[in-house]
Amino acid sequence: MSISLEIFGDRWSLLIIRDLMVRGYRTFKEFEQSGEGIATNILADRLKKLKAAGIIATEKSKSDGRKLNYRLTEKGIDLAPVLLELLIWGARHEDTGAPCAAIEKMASNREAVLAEVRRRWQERDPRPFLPKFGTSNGRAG
Amino acid sequence: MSISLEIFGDRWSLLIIRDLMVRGYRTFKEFEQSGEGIATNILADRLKKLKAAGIIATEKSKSDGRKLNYRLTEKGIDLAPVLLELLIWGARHEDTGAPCAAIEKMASNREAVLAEVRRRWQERDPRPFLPKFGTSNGRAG
DNA sequence: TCATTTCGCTTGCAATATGCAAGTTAGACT
DNA sequence: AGTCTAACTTGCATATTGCAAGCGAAATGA
Repeated sequence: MSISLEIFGDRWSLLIIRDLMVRGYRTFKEFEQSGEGIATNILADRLKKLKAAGIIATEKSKSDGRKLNYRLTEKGIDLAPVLLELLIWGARHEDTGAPCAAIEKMASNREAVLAEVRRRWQERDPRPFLPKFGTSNGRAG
Repeated sequence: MSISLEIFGDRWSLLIIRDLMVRGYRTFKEFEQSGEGIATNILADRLKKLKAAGIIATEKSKSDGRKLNYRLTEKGIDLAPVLLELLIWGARHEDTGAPCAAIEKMASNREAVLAEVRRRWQERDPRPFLPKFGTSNGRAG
């Protein structure tokens, strides 16, 4: 487990993975403007490290040559259970701004939720699975 | 979720929680000597922050007045599913040194494993639930 | 075509966090 | 009383982070 924490044992990596997984983010710009307030140099660094760890991969956008699309690998999407448990824990124990009832529903439908997340990943379904649960401080979800 | 990562979004906090949860660690000294190589000032800082976040609590040892026993709170033990999923992910995708067969067994017995972990916490069963899966670099498990 | 904008970064630098070694205090142990 | 041990704290060098600005290539607009 400590080797895992060397990969995403920081404040940003798991947020990037979550944004890829359930918010439908694809590009550098989207992460940058996600409201979490990550600095661009750190973002670039984390994307590089996640790629080196085989958790995400890149492909050039066909419609816009400037854009790089980031995407979770299989190894990356396999983090879905971790993220889901973290989401549930946060909703139960922290004031996340997320609607607890909705999260509890997910908690009692774990397998279905995970199956749906994976299905969307496989089919490249671009719709966000979760909204941003916006709070005033913009850090929930 | 990002508020959760402000609490344990670093390399050490989740390891401390894991050591409390499944390795039966109780004291400062035990964490310090766990082989992960955490510096004492950082350890003190993380214990303070985890306590402030309500994830761990302290009580003075009755047998030895110098010792402080650290213990997970209910909020802390509720992180068990997160840790379990992380353990499973690591065993599947990283070279952790943990015996994959044993971990896969846990993966298919999720609820029983979690119930047992919680039971031991409630009953203050001091036996470690997991061994240290020692590898040469001493960072697996 | 040529200026302007957008995208995905990189650079410089100040602030913060981390790691290492040594020191301190209170409570055992002999 | 003297030594030892547990749980920290302190000082300081190094590493990581955050902030603002800049940069090159590709797109967009006139």
